[in-house]
Amino acid sequence: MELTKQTGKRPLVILTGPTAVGKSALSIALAKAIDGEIVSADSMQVYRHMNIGSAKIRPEEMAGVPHHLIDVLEPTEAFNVVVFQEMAKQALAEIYGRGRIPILVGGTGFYIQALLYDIDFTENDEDTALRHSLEELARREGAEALYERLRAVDPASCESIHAHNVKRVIRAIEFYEKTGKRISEHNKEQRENISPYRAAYFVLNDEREKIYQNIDRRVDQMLAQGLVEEVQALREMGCHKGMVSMQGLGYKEILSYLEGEITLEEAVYLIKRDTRHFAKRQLTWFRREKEVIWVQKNDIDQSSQTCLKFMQDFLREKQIIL
RNA sequence: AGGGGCAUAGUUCAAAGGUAGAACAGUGGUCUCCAAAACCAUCGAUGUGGGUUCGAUUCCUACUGCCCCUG
Repeated sequence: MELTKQTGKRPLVILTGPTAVGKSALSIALAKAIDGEIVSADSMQVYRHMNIGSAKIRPEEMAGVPHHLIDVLEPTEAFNVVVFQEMAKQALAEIYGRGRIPILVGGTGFYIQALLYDIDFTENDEDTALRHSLEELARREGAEALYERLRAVDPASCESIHAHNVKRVIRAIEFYEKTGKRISEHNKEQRENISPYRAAYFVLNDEREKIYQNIDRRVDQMLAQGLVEEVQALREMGCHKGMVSMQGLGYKEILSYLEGEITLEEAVYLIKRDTRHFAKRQLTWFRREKEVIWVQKNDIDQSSQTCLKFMQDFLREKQIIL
């Protein structure tokens, strides 16, 4: 315990969990309790004008708790883990400067990992020309041909990447071409990173069935709140399917509807289904992360009070907060 | 009530007198710059009772349920 304090690591509280489990509400209570500021780890809430579909917390719900990385990009701008990492580090520096505690809240496990273990992505910039030419190769000659190309330079990567997963095969080839190093080796190194933070990684969870019910209900609410109109407005702003922002759940499907490709009923079905799949994948991710602290929601008692107390006790006991 | 039709996986559909395929859902997993993305794996069914037959889930029959038409 003393040791962690002496290492001089800074505190970082993480609150995540599958979509629609109730992270936002709990995060506000937690921030108030420990005098924290919230940093969003969410790949869609960074975008302005995307409020309903991204289930973004409304200003009045923030209850005076400062939020970072929400509404900071236009939907036309690209966002990815590297941008996230930079912006999040910046936000943390500011929060520490104020002597407060950052609480990372959001459902994008990959982003959380990137920040928590300070994973190094900076060895090369993305090279869109190279990516496009590799995509072209996959289209013309097939995924297998692309895969063979990877095998030639980095056979170890072929062990862990499936041939059909063109996106990641491309990234692995790209990494080698740009750096002369194998991504399999790079990843192996990065996996050994020790977090520079004195962190508590809370994962809020609930019964699967309840999460799914929440998702269905929330999607219906989004429609009632005007999701279609929101997407229509984005469309009029020039947003289209190719954009990262328009790959968000609820956005791509409504866009298809507005373009006459599917009915509204089909769009709603797809949003619900794909959001369920997403929640499931999130859980798979968190299960695999080491050192996570599961916070089980239990609706028999007044859940948020119980969860809050559990987290506070944990933070004090482990001296994350002093 | 009378006539007709249909009963196959959670759902929508295949197939066949010799032990049933798929899609979607569900479940598990991968993930180190598109991650709300991309990808992999897997569970699971012939409504019930008789009969014909070497053998039926398939043919016959009764029952049950659902749908359509008539009244």
